[in-house]
Amino acid sequence: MDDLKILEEGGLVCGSEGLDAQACGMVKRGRGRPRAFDPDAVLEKVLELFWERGFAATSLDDIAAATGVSRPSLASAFGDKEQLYIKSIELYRQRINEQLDTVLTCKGDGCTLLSIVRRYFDVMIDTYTGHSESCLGCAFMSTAVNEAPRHESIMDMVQNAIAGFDQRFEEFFAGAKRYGHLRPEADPKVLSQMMVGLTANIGMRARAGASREELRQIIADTTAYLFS
Amino acid sequence: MDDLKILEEGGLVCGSEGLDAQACGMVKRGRGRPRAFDPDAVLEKVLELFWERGFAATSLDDIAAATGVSRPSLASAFGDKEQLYIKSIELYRQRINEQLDTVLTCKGDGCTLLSIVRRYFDVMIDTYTGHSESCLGCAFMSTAVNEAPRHESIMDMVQNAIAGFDQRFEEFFAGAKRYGHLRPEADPKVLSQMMVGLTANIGMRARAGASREELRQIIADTTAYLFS
DNA sequence: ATATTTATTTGCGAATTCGCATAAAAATAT
DNA sequence: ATATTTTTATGCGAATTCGCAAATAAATAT
Repeated sequence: MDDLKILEEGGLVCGSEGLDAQACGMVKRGRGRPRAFDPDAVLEKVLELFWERGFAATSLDDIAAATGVSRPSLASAFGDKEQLYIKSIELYRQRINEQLDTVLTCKGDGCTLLSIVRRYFDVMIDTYTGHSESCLGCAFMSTAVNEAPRHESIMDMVQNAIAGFDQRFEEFFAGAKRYGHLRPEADPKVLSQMMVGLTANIGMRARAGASREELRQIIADTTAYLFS
Repeated sequence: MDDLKILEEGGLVCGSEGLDAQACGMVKRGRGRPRAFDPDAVLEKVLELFWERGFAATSLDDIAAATGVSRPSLASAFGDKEQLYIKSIELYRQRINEQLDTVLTCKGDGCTLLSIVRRYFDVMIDTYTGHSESCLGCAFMSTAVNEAPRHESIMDMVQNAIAGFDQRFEEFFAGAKRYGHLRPEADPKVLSQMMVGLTANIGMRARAGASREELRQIIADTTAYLFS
């Protein structure tokens, strides 16, 4: 009684925002009463809450209040609290991955290794300092990693995500090395660890209230040292 | 009705472990009934719990059960949950600072910059992978930083601690530079950020289940790259 | 001995928190 | 129109969680 919403999962969901069924075209709606909310929009809001307050400190009542969706509806759409958390963090992960793809790809030839790396950190700093009132930092490092040891499913997700980031960075530097943008003695694995380290550093500091400028300064100095 | 236990705070507390008042020598005990527990030992256990589970996911009942001290006694000795948390984390901070002092001080002349840095990371890796069942990581990064945005007192403590660590590393590298152990173009501030970054990196990975060996490998590679 | 002081024990009370169960509502199928 | 299906709304119940207050216990001071 849980995995029968295949048609909507893929995308192209009819939100409740003015669009009625007809306008949505191809979407063959199933039998019963239609959702009164857009799952993606709700998940967005859920991520926001978990990101700000962490997993344990965010109650389903908080979420229900903030989204306007009742607890039972949340449960039937997303499962229990842990599953809801994981789905919202997967959204975060997915977004970061997309940004990584965009940013670590050299299009045009004005881009040096240093400029690409800095573009990456610009994006991360924006993400970490966000538009929220409170200090955000990294939703992974600050909330998911914290909970991982006590929740197997979160642990799996976190390990998976870390491995994914490692791989992405390693591929990036391996590519850079192939094209001669890197000193031959430089090891992609090592540089990848440096990137993760710097990212973790600013993520932590952002959640501890550091300003954009402070973070940018740290990144300017450290990346200059590492990549020029 | 809170700060009247000056005599005990300094140290030299008569625990409940067999030692009776007489054996304790100089400790002039105040008027009322003596404590049945050793506050330092309790705080140690409290730190362990908060470290493993995080602030929000650890209840005072958990703590009372694990320490054998009732909730009201905990409250009268340490204040409310937030104060208790801060006191336990201050214990953690203090311990790390002591280890930092020990490890970043060059005694004897067999020590290169690289060897000192590696000794530091050996200690941190031991701390982060601990002797506990669960994956620990860094109590600061993983639990305190997570809670900081929603608790002013925790935020203050975290900012203070970060500033302290920064300063210590900077002084260390400034000293190393003065004595010619560092290339003249190397900036103590930058190297300090690198250290914090690497520390954050292994702290995160440790809580996500990375093994000692994995962490040691990362540190071996990255410190070789940075400091040799 | 008695009073005073401080800690501990016990237990209440109010608020949260979460899963679940039941009834009402809104769509489609026949 | 009626039945079927799915979602929503409402609310209960059990367990947690935390602060607090009253009664008891163990020490010292006089």
